[in-house]
Amino acid sequence: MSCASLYAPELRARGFRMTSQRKAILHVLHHSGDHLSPAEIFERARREAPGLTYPTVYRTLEFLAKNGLAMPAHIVGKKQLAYQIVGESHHHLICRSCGSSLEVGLDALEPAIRQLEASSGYRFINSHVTLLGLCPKCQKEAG
Amino acid sequence: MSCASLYAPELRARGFRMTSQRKAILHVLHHSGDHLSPAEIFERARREAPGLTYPTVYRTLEFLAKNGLAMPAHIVGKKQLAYQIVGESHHHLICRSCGSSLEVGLDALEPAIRQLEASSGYRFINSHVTLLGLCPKCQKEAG
DNA sequence: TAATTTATTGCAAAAATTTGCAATAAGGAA
DNA sequence: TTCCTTATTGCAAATTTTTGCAATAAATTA
Repeated sequence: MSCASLYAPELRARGFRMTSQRKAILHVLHHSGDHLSPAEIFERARREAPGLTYPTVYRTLEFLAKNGLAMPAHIVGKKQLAYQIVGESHHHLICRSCGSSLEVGLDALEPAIRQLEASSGYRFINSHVTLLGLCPKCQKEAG
Repeated sequence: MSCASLYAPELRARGFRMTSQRKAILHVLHHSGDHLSPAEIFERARREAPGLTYPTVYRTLEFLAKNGLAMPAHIVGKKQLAYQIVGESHHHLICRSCGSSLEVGLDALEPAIRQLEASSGYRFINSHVTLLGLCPKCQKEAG
């Protein structure tokens, strides 16, 4: 039984279908856990779903994002938009000069989000935070 | 004197040049204050810099992002990456079903960022937060 | 001001992403 | 299981974004 079956009931309940292409893409995202570009996702998912095409990859990623199963992130310095499975919130601190990045915890955000759910009426809020700064090394080089 | 001259010294100090194209694009971003797509930026900036081309728009936006003058944001539901001048941090709460969005304050984040500057050694940290949820209307429709 | 250096631009072509539409296949009903 | 409905896919073409390179022009020096 594939890990994708974890997601199937949620999709079906909303009237969507679990296809071999979606299974393959979810499988790749789920097991990587990291940010992956559409090209990386295409290459890996194609092993399980041979006929897979690029339009399907792009459409599936947008679909997963709309349904809260994946999160898109524009990583400064990389050209392509990258996607990541939604699990725990991952927050990134990125150097805008050299592009090096650091995974950071922002537990401070959690209470604020709960409060926001209460005040805004929105629910199931996922957060994606990108922090841009200058890393110590690049501060020195910049003088 | 154009608003772009506000940014010129900072660029020159780092060995970059203030060109008519950059002036035009900064002017557009500065006065809009909002997220704009490359196409919108191209159209508006072209009025002031007639020879402006698309490659220049894309390169300039990436350049501004790398240098902390603009922030890119992938707005779910929109196809294109959008850019916004860096001023106060703007944070967005977006409905992943209908795409409607809300500007939210996250002052709660500020202390955490200051603390992060201290612990990580990174400096000049700008934040960009995207929160995805379901708006009240779409919660009803989803049952 | 004129000359020099090189960051930046425009052009043309390449690559990535999106779209329309007919064909396919998932999931429910018979 | 077989049939039916329609969400989803693949294909081909359109559009958007990126890249290489020669030409241009910003800023510094003489």
